[in-house]
Amino acid sequence: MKLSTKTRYGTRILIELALKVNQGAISVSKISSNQKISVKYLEQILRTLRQADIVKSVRGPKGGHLLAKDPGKIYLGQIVRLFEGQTDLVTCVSSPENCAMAAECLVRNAWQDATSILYKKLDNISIASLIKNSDKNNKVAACISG
Amino acid sequence: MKLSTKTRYGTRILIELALKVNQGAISVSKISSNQKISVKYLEQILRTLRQADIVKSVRGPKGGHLLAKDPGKIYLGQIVRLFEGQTDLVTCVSSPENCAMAAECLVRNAWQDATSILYKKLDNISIASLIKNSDKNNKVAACISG
DNA sequence: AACTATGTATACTAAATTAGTATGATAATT
DNA sequence: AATTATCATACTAATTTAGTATACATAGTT
Repeated sequence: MKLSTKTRYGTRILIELALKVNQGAISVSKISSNQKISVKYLEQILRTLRQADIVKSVRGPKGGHLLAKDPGKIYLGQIVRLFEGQTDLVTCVSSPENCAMAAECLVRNAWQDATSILYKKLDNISIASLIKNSDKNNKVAACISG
Repeated sequence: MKLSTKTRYGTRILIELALKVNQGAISVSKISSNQKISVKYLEQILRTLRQADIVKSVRGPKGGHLLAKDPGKIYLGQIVRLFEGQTDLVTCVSSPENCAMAAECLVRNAWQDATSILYKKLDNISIASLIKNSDKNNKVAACISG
């Protein structure tokens, strides 16, 4: 029940890109040193984000990554689904023949309800709103810099 | 983001015990064959449930396990917390010195909000309510029998 | 055209977690 | 005392997550 590093790193990356939205493409190596994430691992995460059209990339010298959409339209729900994969929980509901124990399915229905409430909340929190909150609390400068 | 087998098995066990609440102690071997869970693994799960005072046990011949409390007062939230351990998510909020990146903490605050919504829901679903729903839908008999 | 700084893709390895097994004890009933 | 059950700990196996390595593609610069 805890978030994977990919989800957490992915979110941090998006926050960094959102803060630097008017600085053009940000290189992987810069993000790597700012976020203390290895270049190669970062590339994997960025690829996932790019394939989901959350981020776009520019190749060659002076290349890098930038947001593909308004940070007000990127929601934690999307990021979590992207990296955690919600499908596992659904299979039992959509295809009950996999479920030897109907009693367990009942619990899964309940779990499903709870999950949808969780995602409803996450789908309401945008990257932009996180940044706005950080402005209020003076929390950004010390961390994402460079 | 998916539930461990211990959480799922634990819930199934509690449902079985709730359904047989007037049949005295149910032996591990019976639960094992009904639920298709190995005796030894089951014992671990039952020990956790017993230490949390959700279940009580009777030793010796004719011994077994029974609910230690009203199935209407056993909630999924408690079971999930017991087996998943929610603490990991909280440490960063309660002790910010562990958190090198304040930006991530911001996200964790948001995650925390979402988590509390999830548990609020789970804390509202009792074992008794699951059984009531199963009665309505004729879902029990085929699965938890014997 | 060659060079170099960048991103892209896949395959592999290591660490951590989860799931399950094995062994041996303890307690209570008959 | 024998039997039938739970209790506790240690170990092993499988899976997942996290991270590394290698090779390649692209675009700008000289």
